[in-house]
This record gives sequence, C-alpha cells and structure tokens, in this order.
Amino acid sequence: MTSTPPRRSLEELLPTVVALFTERGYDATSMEDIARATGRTKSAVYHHVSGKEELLRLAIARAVDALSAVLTESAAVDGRAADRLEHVVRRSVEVLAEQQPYVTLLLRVRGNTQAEQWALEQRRGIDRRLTALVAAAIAEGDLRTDLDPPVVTRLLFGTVNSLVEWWRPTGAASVTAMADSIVALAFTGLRR
Amino acid sequence: MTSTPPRRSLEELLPTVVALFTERGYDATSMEDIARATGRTKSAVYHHVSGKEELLRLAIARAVDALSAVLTESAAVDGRAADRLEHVVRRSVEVLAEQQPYVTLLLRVRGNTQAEQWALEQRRGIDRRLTALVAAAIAEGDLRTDLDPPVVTRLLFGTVNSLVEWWRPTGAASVTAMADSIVALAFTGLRR
DNA sequence: GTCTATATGTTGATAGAC
DNA sequence: GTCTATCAACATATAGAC
Repeated sequence: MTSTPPRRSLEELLPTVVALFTERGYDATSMEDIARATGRTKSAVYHHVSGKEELLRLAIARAVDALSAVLTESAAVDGRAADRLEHVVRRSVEVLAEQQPYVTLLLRVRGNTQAEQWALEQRRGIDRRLTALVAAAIAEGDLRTDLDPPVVTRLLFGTVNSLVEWWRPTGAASVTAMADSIVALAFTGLRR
Repeated sequence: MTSTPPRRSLEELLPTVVALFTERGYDATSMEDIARATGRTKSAVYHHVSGKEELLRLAIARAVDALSAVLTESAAVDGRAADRLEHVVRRSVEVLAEQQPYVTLLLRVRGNTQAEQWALEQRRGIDRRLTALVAAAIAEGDLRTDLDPPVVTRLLFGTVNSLVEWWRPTGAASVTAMADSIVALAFTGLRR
C-alpha cells in the first residue's frame, strides 16, 4: 500500500489533471493547461502541490495501490494457482475499467524523472509477484510447460494492459464480457 | 507504401534520433540533444530537416511501411485465412525485432501534432486490414465464433505490440521462439 | 555542410498583495 | 486560497559568416 496523505483539495484536482496527462501526455501538459482546466491560475495550483511531478506521482500511486490490492487479495484465496491467475486477470480488467487514466499513466512511464523511476520500481514489484503466480500454476500442472514463466506473464498482462490504448468500457456487462474474451483467448486459445 | 524521399544524409541521423525518441520520449528530446548525439550543432541538424516533427514523421513512416508490407505480402498467399493470420503474427514479431524503435514510436503516438494525426490514420488503416483478416478466419470456421472480430484483433496485436515495452531480441533463434510463444498462447491457449 | 550568434516563445516555479 | 506579475531556464527555429 502506498500511503496517500489526506489532502482533500488536492484530490479534487487530480481527476482533471490525470485526464489531461493521459490525453496529451505528461510532457505536453503544462501547468498553465492544468490551471485553466481546473478553473484556477497556476499559482493557485502550486498552493496545493509542490510541482507537476508530484501530480504524476500521486496519480501513479493510485494505480499501483489498486493493482497491488488485486494481487494481495488473490494470494489470500485457497485453491489452484491457475484459478488464482485467472482471477487476477479478471480483477485487473475491472481495475483497468474503473481507473483507466491512472493505470494508463503507470504503464506509460519511461523513467525520466524521480517519480517515474519510482513508478518503474513499483511495476517491477508487481511483475515479480505475477511471474511467481504463473510459475506456480505451471508447477501445479495446469498450464502448458513449454513456455517460459516470465515470458508468459508479460505476454498475458501485455494483452490486458493493451486495453488502455483503445477500450472504453460502457458498463458492468461490458467489463465482464471483456474479461471473458481475454480469458478465452489467453487460456483456451483462438483456434477451434 | 509511404514514399520516402532519397535524402541520404538524413538517413544517417535517423537511427540515432529514433533511439533518443524511444528512450526519453519525443517531447523530452530536444533538438540540442539530437545535435549532441549526432556530433553536430543544432543548425547543422536543421540543414537536413525542416524540424523536429519531420524526424518523427520519417521514423513513423518507416514502421508503417514495414507493417503494411507484412499485410500486403500475406494477402497474396493462397490458403486459409487463419493460416494467413498466423503468418502475419509471426512476421509482425520479426518486423518488431528488426525495427523495434521505429515501431515503438508508431505505437506511442498520441495525436498532438499533425505528424501524429497522420500516424493515427495509418494505424487505423492497418487495424482495418487486420480485422478483415480475423473476420475471414472466423467466417471460414477455423477460429472460435464467440468473440467479436475487432476485439480479437486488438487483443491479439495488443499482445504482439506489447513486446516493444520489454522484449530485447538476442538473435534469429530468439525471434522464432518469441513468435512460437505468442502463437501458442493466442491460438492454442495456456491451459492444458 | 557546419559553425556562432540570436530571435522568439513557452515552460516550471516563485514573490508578494489581497 | 486566490490573484497579478515576473524570473530564469530552456525550447524550436533562423540569420548569416566560413
């Protein structure tokens, strides 16, 4: 859990800021853009935040928290690793639907600033936990054994994460349908 | 085919420029960075190019050409659509291995500038052709019928494209192995 | 083709009044 | 908590000599 300080006024700005960051990109969004979009001047924005980088950090932390929670929650469930893996995939699709712009920012990070370096570390941590789950499912004999666990993990969640580039969920039913589609493709395969 | 004017001196700069764009991001790379990395001053760079945007356009055009060629080449082959689709997936992995930074730039485009808008159009065109191929494979009865063609297409090539984020091919054998892994996951599925 | 200036705009961030 | 005014740094791009 990445502890988030309880600054309420900041939480008001964040949704708007995150929308701008995801649409135009972090670098292409100026503090002036943010001020205008939130109906304030730049100075007013700086009264709430130490700078642009903190806004990014805050947004990414939200995505990290949500995705980490999925993993922690699934680890507590008994049963076969392959089923836990499928559950993580489904829950990840849900998180992505609920927190799209936040997850998008986490996935786009390149490591240029300190905040982005931190984000990359968080991602590596999540990746390690996912790989362990995949490896366990293979070891238990439920997944095919001819594929490398780290490769399978990245391909599988590369598929899930690619949703941020085009998917715009329209409701609870569409989320379930998308989770079904991804599980069908990745676990059962396209050929018949 | 996106006709590329035959300016040789420019082709010398492009690999270095594309490396910078993919590592730091387009916005975070200045003309000064480009000048330094290519051992020239900014003015010398401007003698070869009209501006930063043209460099991006040129790089993206290369990726578009390579990926379009894969589709055109596969369309000329007889046989079942599902086999052509599998072939396109394999060839896409190869193109990605050979032209990684160029393809990466194409995939990261957000549409902020004119060059990026053009790139998005090119991507839509490729996407349409891929979707038609998937739809044909379903219609011929070789792929499962419970999934939406556009969704399947984006998931399938979302998987392929996600490679740019982490894969660093080490030789011809590793490229074949990766193509095999993706085809195994997407066409046959992970469960056994 | 390359260089040394330099023009011109925009950026993130701060000072200080209200 | 919001404002106006402003700074210093850095951006893209150009002028003009060699």
